[in-house]
Amino acid sequence: MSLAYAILAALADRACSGYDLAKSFDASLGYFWTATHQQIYRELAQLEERQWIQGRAINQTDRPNKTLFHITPEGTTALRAWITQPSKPSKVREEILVKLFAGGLVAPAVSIAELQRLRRGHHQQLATYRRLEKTFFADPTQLALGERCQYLTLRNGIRYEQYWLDWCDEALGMLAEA
Amino acid sequence: MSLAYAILAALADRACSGYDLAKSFDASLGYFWTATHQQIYRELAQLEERQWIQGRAINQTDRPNKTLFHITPEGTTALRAWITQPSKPSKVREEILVKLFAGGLVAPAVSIAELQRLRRGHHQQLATYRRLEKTFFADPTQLALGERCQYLTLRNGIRYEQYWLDWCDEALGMLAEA
DNA sequence: CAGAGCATGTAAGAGGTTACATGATTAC
DNA sequence: GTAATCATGTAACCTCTTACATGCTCTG
Repeated sequence: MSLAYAILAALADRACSGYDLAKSFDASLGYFWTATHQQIYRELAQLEERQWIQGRAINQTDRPNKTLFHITPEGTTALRAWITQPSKPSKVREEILVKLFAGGLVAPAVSIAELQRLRRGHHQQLATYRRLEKTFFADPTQLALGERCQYLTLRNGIRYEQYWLDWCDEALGMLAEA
Repeated sequence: MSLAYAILAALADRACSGYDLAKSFDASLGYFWTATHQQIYRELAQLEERQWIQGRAINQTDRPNKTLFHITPEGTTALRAWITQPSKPSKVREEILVKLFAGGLVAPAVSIAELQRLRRGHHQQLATYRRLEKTFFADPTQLALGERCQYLTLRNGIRYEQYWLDWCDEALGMLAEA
């Protein structure tokens, strides 16, 4: 059900085709909610049936035609109602921590190599986020409410990557001793 | 498939009944991998069929009987092989960030109240982790490899809660201005 | 002319959630 | 006697992932 609202949140920002949404879920929104294009197209069909969104066919000559989806007033109302409800605490699912939990079964070098891989990934993602911050949010004090909220989601991403980097360093330090 | 390995990781630590595992997935392991008791019992049946674990019936007079599951040598081998494989990057799913992303649609007070609720939750969880750290890992330099790895998963939890707390404070500060 | 990007789907299967169900013992 | 804890399951449903499928245009 949350995917429906994630799509509504994206469409509240701007009208999108299914393809556009799939790209959004590979970037921006996708930094904290993932979805494949198959999920998206299925959900779009259901949302349109419920009249929370409306599709408009766009004919294009240079590219394949597409359907642009707009959020309807009913959709906006539903999205507002959802936002106002208290959220359930999110469920963490970290495969790497399950592996580390049983790390006593393998040579430390195995865990160390994995932590280094992990560190590289988070380092890269942090660089991406910092670039986005510089480009789109150079002066955070000047942002309107909506932009400010979106900026805060980016700030969350930055802190998230930093937390992983710091932990990787701590873990690598502690495993190096063994 | 990962749930199977999470269960193996728990059983590698000590033999458990389904009920014990369900409790583990509410604590320790559950801090980074969640599962309901229904998932656990289903998976246990499959793991036993594959001979990665073995159940032993324990008759009890004061309580209902139970089945204690032990990991088999084949199970340990499979777990080791899984740990050695590189992990896929984990997928973040943060409902609260989706809501904040569309936070421009509601009054700031709505987002602020939600962030305060969130802050309280993470504050509490951090306190729980700190208590565990004091109780079970008073002297981290003395830990054997296996314990050291488990300690690092707890350290991850502590840093995770701290990251959320810090971000909540930043977000609350930025929304207070609006 | 090959590959990347645009654009949209179907289908099968794996994994996860929620509700229903039972029945004993122990602690307040 | 009421609630909590121990202990284990079935069934239905929803969600998510993976694979397969098509066909056009633009760029190098």
